[in-house]
Amino acid sequence: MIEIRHLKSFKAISESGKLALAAERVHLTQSALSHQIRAVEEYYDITLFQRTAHGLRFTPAGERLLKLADIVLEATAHAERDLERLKLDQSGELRIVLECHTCFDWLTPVMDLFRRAWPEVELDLVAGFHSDPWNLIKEGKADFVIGGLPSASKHLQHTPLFKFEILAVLPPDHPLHNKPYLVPEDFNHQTLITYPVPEERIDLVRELLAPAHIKFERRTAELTVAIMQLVASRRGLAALPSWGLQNYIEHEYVIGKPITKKGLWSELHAAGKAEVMAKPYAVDLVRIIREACSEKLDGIKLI
Amino acid sequence: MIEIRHLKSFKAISESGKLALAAERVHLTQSALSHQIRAVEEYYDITLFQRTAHGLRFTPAGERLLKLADIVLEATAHAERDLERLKLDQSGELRIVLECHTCFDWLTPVMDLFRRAWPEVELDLVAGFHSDPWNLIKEGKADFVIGGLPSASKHLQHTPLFKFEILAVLPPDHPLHNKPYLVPEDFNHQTLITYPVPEERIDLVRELLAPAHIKFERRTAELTVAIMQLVASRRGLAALPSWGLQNYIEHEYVIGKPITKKGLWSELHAAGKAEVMAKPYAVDLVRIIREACSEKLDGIKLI
DNA sequence: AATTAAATTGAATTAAATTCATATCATGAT
DNA sequence: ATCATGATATGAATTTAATTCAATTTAATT
Repeated sequence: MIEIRHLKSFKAISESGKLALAAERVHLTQSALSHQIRAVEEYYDITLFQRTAHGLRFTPAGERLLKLADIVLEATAHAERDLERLKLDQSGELRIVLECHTCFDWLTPVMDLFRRAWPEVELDLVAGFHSDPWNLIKEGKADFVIGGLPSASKHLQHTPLFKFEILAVLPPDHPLHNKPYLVPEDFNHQTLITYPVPEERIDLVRELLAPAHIKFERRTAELTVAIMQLVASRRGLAALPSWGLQNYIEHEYVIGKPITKKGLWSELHAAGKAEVMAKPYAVDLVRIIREACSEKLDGIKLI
Repeated sequence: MIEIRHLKSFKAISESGKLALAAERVHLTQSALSHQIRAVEEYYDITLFQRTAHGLRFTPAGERLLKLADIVLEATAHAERDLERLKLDQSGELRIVLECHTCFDWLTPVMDLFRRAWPEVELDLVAGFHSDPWNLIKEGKADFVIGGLPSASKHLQHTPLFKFEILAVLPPDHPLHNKPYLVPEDFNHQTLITYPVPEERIDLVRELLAPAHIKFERRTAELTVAIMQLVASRRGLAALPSWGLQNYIEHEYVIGKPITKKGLWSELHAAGKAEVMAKPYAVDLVRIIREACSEKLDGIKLI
């Protein structure tokens, strides 16, 4: 079969007219080229060159393959340039910050999937708790925030991930365990157990308790399992995304109740600088998160 | 370097999604394909496929090469079809007839040149003398006539070759040897030595002697060298194309004189059926005749 | 936990391309 | 005519590359 290497040889022959010169240009010996073109002639059983005393002249068939060479070599060079560009897109760094502590639950398997698809992208989790995770991007310490809708003043590009319901978490024998849903007043003078974040970042407080001027105590814990222990031992109530509770509810360690009749819903978004969010691997990370979460987490809605 | 064979493999992979299936389609083992695509990935240092449990998925870079494959394979297939067509044009048969006996002088080297350029074309000379050579084409016994302008009634396509001068041939000591040129009356009651063809095909007779009602004897000989011998031994005069005489004149065996003040000129044409004359090798034969003759024959003019 | 259906790997093999040394061929000069 | 020159062709030896073979690995499914 004809190969690109032959086409390159043809081009070189046409440009130099002589086998020996052409051979140099394609880093072969004159003999190699002679063998090579002869092999093509034999393959197609057609004369491609007229051998003269001054070098080679293309026959019409040779000219035809030369035309093919022009097309193919041009297309190949173009593809190779594109490949170089794609190589840049294929590698990079993505330092992820989570606004939402519970998200660790699903992020680990998602990161595994991502790493398999994008082995050249270095994926890191920025450790620790930050009062304003989006600011880490401005400071150059992170690239990709998973959390609520960032305020417009951050000038970050964001993509919605999904909606999820926040359930109140009560010990199974709590006095309110028969109510179909809780209302803000049910939290009056209760202890609220939360992750250690500012009050305004807790949806329940911001959306319901603060507007209704409900008074409550706060106690914090860093890990979901610690919060569960505190709730189960009746030290207070919590409000967590439904998916984070499932395991505990199934084992009747705690119970979950909707908050307000229509439930308390929150949204998760991915945010980052526009140029980062445009990277194909960032776009793909968003896709992977949405796909994996909608499959594995109960009770969420893609947005 | 990437080669067409790789592009074919990519195409097969994209169409079957699985290495093992694709391997069959390109007549390789699954392992060979695995090695092959890996080599391309390493050459460009970029991941082309995402390996999943169900087969291979193209990465954007892989997709790009797939697009290249479409272009290249399409162009290659097209070129190969054209090559098949050209192969038909490249081979054929050309049975040549000469109206003009002297033309043998230059035809042999021309045929050598032609055979080198068109090895697939079978070149034959139709032997014998024919009163109407163009008719041989109609009868399917010849393809290509070299001679004067064929009459329009033959419905043949013709291409002009060149003009040449017909010189009178005299023995060196002939009484007329001092005249700068001969006139028709000089042939009165002389013996004219010619090839064995009808009178109306002899330019001198048709153009000059018959119109002037000159009386002359005729004697024929088949070979140019025989005519020369007869002239040299004073058995008569001849009239031949200048190029045919050169050797004899140089050796002072005979002398050549223009006929009439402006000379007697004749033309040579190639004629054949339109479809034969259109064949690339027929076109090229015309070119070779014109080039070779204008270089080697003195005193002719291309037309 | 075992099975299956894929791809990968590395060594061995086979095939193909390339080189080396030399031959051939056509042309132009002596 | 013969010789030198500048070109391509040829064939055997070599080198390089592609392919196979025989395990391995991997991940999903039963």
